[in-house]
Amino acid sequence: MKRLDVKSHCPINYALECFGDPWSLLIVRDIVYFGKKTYGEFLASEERIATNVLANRLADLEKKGIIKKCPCDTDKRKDIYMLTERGLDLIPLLSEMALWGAKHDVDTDAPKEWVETLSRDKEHILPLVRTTVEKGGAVFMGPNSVVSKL
Amino acid sequence: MKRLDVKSHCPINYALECFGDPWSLLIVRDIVYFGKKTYGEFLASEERIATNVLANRLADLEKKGIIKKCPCDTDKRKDIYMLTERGLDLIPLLSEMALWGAKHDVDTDAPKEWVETLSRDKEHILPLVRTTVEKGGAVFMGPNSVVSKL
DNA sequence: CCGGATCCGTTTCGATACTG
DNA sequence: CAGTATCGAAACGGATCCGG
Repeated sequence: MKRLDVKSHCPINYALECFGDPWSLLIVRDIVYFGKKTYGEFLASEERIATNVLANRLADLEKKGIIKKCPCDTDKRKDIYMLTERGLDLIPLLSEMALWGAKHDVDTDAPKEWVETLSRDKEHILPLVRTTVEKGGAVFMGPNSVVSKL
Repeated sequence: MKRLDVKSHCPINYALECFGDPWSLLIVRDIVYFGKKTYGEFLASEERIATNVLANRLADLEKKGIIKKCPCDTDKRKDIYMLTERGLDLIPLLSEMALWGAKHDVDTDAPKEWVETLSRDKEHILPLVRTTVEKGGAVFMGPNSVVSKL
């Protein structure tokens, strides 16, 4: 994206450069909200990302230092993708996207309780999300999901 | 973007649907941070958006209820684009993008003072940004800029 | 002049098929 | 299962033209 090679002093530009495409944030979403970790799991998302596009975006995100790829220790064929520190720092941004969507998407079916809790108590919830995701958990899915602890 | 026509219960999807392209958020950024208001001002951005692309995105954003177009009262030839309530509600999201970028973009030149103040005191700054933008001001530019009031 | 609309060459993107 | 190759579709950039 050479568009933003021009330097400008607006601080949001770097985020735009990283996420001004439809797919990159989708992968981060899958990790944070649904605990997905492997190529195959990302591929199974509802949005039907194409195989080459997924491979591209995973490589991009890794190159940008947002995710890291580690060999899976239980299954040698698989790779595990996890958020780096830089990726974990995106959680507040994802949360604001979620709150905005929950408020303005007319036919949202976001869990009301989650949205209300999040907007009321960010200081408490965001660190909880972060530690959960760090350990391989997710917001909505799994036995250690954030929503199950509310 | 039919990709997200599939309904899913993840609350960030709507924001992704609205802003998963390189240009839409750029226009909102120009309004919030630089106080731009007219077609010509948006066109003059560093990123050199093409005329047809800009016209498309302005129409899209208006259709989504994020901006509204009003005739300019001082110059009958021009139109003024302003954020709607829905658009103003994007300010927290933009702020998180800014904070993330300021932290992780290696060669950012974001105003350090602004970033620190924002991260320390969101509860105070975000409403200030909102009222400023509502009145036609901006974060960085103009006599009533937010940074001039810190 | 300002705000677009239209056309067109080029690039990028993405769906599918295929491979190690 | 994790990707690559191919190829058609879509988006983009740039120039130009037009109405007010």
